[in-house]
Amino acid sequence: MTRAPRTRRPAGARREQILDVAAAAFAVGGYRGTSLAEVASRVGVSQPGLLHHFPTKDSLILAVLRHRDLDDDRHLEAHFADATPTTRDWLTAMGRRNETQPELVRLFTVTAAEALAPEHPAHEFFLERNRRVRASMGALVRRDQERGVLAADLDADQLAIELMALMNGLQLQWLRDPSVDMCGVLEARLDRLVAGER
Amino acid sequence: MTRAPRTRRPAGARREQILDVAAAAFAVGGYRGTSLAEVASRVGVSQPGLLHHFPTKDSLILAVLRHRDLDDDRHLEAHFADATPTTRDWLTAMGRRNETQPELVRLFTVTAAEALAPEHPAHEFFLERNRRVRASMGALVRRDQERGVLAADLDADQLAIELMALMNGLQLQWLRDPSVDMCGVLEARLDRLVAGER
DNA sequence: GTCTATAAATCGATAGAC
DNA sequence: GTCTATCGATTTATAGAC
Repeated sequence: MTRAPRTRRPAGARREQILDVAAAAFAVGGYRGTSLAEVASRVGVSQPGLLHHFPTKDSLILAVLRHRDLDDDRHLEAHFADATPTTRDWLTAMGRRNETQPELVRLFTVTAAEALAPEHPAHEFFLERNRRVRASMGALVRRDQERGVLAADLDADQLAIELMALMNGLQLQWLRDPSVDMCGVLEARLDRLVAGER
Repeated sequence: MTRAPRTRRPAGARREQILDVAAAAFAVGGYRGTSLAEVASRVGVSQPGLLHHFPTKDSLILAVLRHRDLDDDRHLEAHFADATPTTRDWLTAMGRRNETQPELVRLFTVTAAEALAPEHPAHEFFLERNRRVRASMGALVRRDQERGVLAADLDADQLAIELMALMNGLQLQWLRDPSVDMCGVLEARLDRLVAGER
């Protein structure tokens, strides 16, 4: 029962590989439209072989979502290091990064809509994620207001919801039609918002 | 071969009933998460009995989407009769109407994301619908600009994309959390847009 | 850690009687 | 127009050998 503090292994390359392959598959078919056999085949293992690393399909998609979410958070926070970016800079950076990885955007767009169903394995995940993103976006707006970057008479919570909606809606249109200038529309809105024009 | 011009029948109450029940089911589970057996059971008919009215599952969901889409178009156009509403009035009316029928909003939100997959039966439907809505929204904006309701220096096509994105994104958040004031956020944005404030 | 074999359930669709 | 019966394919998950 006594255990020496083991060095935490990188959980094995297999596990990482499965998460990558599964992310690509779920991004297209969502949870319901993706079979374990399909993921296993692309990984190069049998379907029970896949279930050795993730005991159920539910655990697999949750691991994929959490992994990608953490990865993205880390990237954006590293991008700004210790700086305190404005709402505009934060969202601009997020948009530019998203434009380079349509697969990630698609994973979250497809799965988030699917997960509106209460019995969906990622239903609670998206509820919690939504609350978290909304809160941090509201905090960004309020900080801008205190610094005089954004007008003080704006409702910070309403604006946070509006900007999240804009991001998500632009992503959907961009995924459907890649000729949509996602970043252009986003930045045009942000510029006018900061300028207090319209 | 000669046919007297037959009076177009209402296609039977059964058909309408099936479309209603199927819309409710697809709104929750999308195409992939809804079985014909489930729809048939709620209609009160056997699964082959259901397939008598719609020969395939694909034909059923397409019929549901087209039916609801036409219905909604007709309602909105009737609401404004022969008037030429502004972009703001049009979107406000759309938002208010949507707020009264979450099931319809959910049907299109869930199915649209699912249909990003090229092999989805409604993939082309949403491609075409997206083009159509974007074009008519752009036309609304341009008309407002000609009438001096909206600033002439705005890019009409960009603004059309932004407003569509805002609508879709707000719907997603509102479906996930009904406490989100979808119409409040939308109308706040529209008011400031028309006022040319920010 | 990975496999084969298989259980157990569900799915869309068809055949054919009434 | 609706049914029963059924086909054939697919799905998640388990048992158990190696």
